Amino acid sequence: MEPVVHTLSDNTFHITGIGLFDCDVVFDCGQCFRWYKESEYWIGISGTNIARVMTIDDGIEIVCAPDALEYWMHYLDIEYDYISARDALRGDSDISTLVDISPGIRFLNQDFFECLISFIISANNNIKRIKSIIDKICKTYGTQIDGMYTFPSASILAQCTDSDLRALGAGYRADYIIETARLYTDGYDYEPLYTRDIVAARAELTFFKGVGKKVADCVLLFSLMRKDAFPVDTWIRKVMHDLYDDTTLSDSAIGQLAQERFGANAGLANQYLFHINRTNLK
DNA sequence: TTCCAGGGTCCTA
DNA sequence: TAGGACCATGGA
Repeated sequence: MEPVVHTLSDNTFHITGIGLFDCDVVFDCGQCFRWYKESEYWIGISGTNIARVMTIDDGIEIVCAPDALEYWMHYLDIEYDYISARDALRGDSDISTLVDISPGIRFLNQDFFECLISFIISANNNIKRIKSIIDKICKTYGTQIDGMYTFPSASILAQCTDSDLRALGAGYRADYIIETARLYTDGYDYEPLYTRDIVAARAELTFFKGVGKKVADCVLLFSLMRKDAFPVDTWIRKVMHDLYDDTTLSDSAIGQLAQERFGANAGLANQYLFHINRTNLK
């Protein structure tokens, strides 16, 4: 089934034929930190584009500038066949029930640099506080557009001092943000990461300061469409230890087991395990 | 007061 | 290569 775009007005579109897109889950499951809900719409900004998104039958309603629709189609990962991916996961006895509990989980293709910095901030942190720190950084160093703030450019963050970012709550991650921004502005090209072997892609990202295997996998999964990535955080570690009845499994071993078991759908399996357990929906 | 959070770095054995 | 101390901060 192919996505179908219905134009309702000059800035309102319905996209159908994509199965369930559960906005309440997609925008609040820990993959992004800057979307908020107002009435029935979720509102977000990426680059200089602003969109309002709402779940409808078999798809979404999106309100945005008409020339930004293609941008948002990519950002919202409309072209990916989640219906087939979910069907594949239903063949796994431990995941099948989770798919039915929350079938509308999907991924976003976020801006690479924003995603990279956001997950550096996520290290040993909680989602509420991550959102707070990113919000302060955007309000301090971003540009205001229609009441919202852009994510600051790498060149702006590269000029910050350690104390600048510590004052916004970044703590010891301030230096990681600055060093990563400086390296990025030197001319980093992330395009090869779309197709590179997952192990090599992960290793390359860990070259950035403050980026380990877990953060690298988050960036690959949440901004570069790498659905074979499997981030291992504290929640996933607990779930996998429980699943395999082995609390001695290392993070590397967990990642290896996930790759072998879920393959190209490892990321989606990861998100089901993370979301269902974190929100205690079992 | 202690533990914990979508962990990473650095040092040591 | 593996394990452990340390790192900021605020909510539970």
